[in-house]
Amino acid sequence: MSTSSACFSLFKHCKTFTHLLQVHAFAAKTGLQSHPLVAGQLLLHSAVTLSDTLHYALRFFSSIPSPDPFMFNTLIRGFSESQHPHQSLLTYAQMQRTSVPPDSFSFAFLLKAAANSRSLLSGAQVHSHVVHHGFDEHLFVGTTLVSMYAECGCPHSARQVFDEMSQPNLVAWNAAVTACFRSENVRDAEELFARMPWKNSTSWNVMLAGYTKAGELVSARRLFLDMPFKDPVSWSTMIVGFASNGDFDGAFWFYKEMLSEGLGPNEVSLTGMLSACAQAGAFESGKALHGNAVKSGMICIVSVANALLDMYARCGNVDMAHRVFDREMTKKSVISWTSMMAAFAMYGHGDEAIKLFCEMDECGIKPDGITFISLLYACSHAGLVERGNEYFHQMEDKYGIELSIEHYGCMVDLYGRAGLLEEAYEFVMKMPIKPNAIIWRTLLGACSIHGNLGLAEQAKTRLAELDPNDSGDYVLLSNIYAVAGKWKDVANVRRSMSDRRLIKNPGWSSIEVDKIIYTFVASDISSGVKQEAHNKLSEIMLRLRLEGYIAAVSNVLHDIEDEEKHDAISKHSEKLAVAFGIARTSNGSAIRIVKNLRVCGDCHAVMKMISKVYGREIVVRDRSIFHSFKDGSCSCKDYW
DNA sequence: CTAGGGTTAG
Repeated sequence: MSTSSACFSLFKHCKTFTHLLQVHAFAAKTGLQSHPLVAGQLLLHSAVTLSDTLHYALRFFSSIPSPDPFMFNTLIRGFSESQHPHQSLLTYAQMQRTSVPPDSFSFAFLLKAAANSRSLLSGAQVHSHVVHHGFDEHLFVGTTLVSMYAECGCPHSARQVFDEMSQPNLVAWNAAVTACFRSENVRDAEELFARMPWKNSTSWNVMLAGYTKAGELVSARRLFLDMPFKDPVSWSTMIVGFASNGDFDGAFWFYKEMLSEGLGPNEVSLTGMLSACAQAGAFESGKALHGNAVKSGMICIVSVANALLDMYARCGNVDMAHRVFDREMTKKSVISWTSMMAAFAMYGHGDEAIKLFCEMDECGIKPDGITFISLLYACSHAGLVERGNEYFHQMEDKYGIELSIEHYGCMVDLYGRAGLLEEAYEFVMKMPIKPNAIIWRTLLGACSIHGNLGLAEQAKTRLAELDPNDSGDYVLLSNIYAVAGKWKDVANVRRSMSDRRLIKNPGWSSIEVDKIIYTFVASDISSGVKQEAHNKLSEIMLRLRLEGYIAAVSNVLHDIEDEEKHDAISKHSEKLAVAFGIARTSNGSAIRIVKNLRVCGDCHAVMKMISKVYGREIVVRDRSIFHSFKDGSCSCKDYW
């Protein structure tokens, strides 16, 4: 074996940057680093295989007197997968200046760079170079062109490139189908799928993934059942697809079905199931999956451990989430740190979240935009206005992270929640991006917490222009009027709601008992289980009234008679779920509930009383935070 | 020595 091929295989086994440095040092000492093959491998590993070592590749590249096409391609590829895909084009420009001829690989990577930066302009530019260099008939390049145009939001060009391909193979057909789904053109995807000259299981999986991403679960299930051969990806796609659409029962069904077919979970289906449990608040089922992950060794996979952490956090067990973070993660990614921060934030432990952020900083982990959303959210829920303000300004100055509309939204929430409504409004007026509906909705929410009618009306005016059909906004506004006792205005809001045929987003609450999830909707007594919950609730409310409870009647939508108001709020889904939990679980055990909307003020008061009168800890996850009710008070300190 | 289509956490 020659020394250069020995060096070659040494690179192949490089797993860490330190290892790479050692091999590089060896290559330098023996003079092999000037060998094109060796230099190429060094570049490949630093620019592509290892992460966060692109700077090293770049420095080495600039020391090479005349790089060959492989080296240029590798650098273009490295940039295309980096945070700055645009740099690929600059490398290509350098390639042209030094008269190194581009090949099909160069164009494939350049198109990938355009796709990753969602830049139609550079994509089209590269396309013209593809044609100029005569690669437009190349199968790989053509397929990448189809994907690029789809990613860049140009479905017509994607389709045109595909239609002009003289001999599209299976991969090209699959790419064309995916392109249709990307532009939400489900019918075209179906038409292409029907016309495909051959199909293997990947083609079916493309359809399954497309259907689930379009929310067409019925079509996905039907096609899945019709599939001649289901591979592990097919099962994972169904589980993840149903879980991400909030259909937990569906995800569980496919999971059980998969197991009964003799197929074990892989890391993707396991992650999907953990996410289903997280959303549903299925603590017991999630814990069982934890055991599974440990036994199979999949706990070592970062994505699995992250999903596990998130599951515990969303199932109301921040301590277990922290345990996973501290003891079970050999590797931590930005997502691990961010998830843990988000977990602390959800429980109102703003200080813990901030402490974690500082620790992360010291470990040299670079936060990204989503890390800051969690951090600002933590400050907001802990009422740390100054701290949040500081971090907001550091984002660009210190960390070089681009501010997005979500970050501005966090700031509006930060000010608004703290009752600084004027500051919040001023902030909105001064922000450099045009405020969207979510910004105004956040402000409206703050007005609802602090009872500011004038500003609420202004926010509603903006919302009427930006997103007039969100039923939640009408409900918020009518509640603000109701609190102020302005029943005429409540009636007006209600009328405009019905004129637009808007229906109040139905609130539901779920509770897990013996690994079964029971979901309750207000005023629904269609099943025996629900009747049971209603009966228990009546009994509880009677006892609470004896203890001095008076309903907060302003928390209902309209100006109905007082007695009816009592009736409407007494049947809120979270109350039914708690009643069911008290009926079905043993004395003294904690009751965990998930609610899709925010907890209303009356339910909040009732939960506090139940926790005291019945001696139960009640953990309620609403759409944004956790409430832990214990002995008559709540962890949110009535700040939510 | 490199590439195109399907499933993965915040």
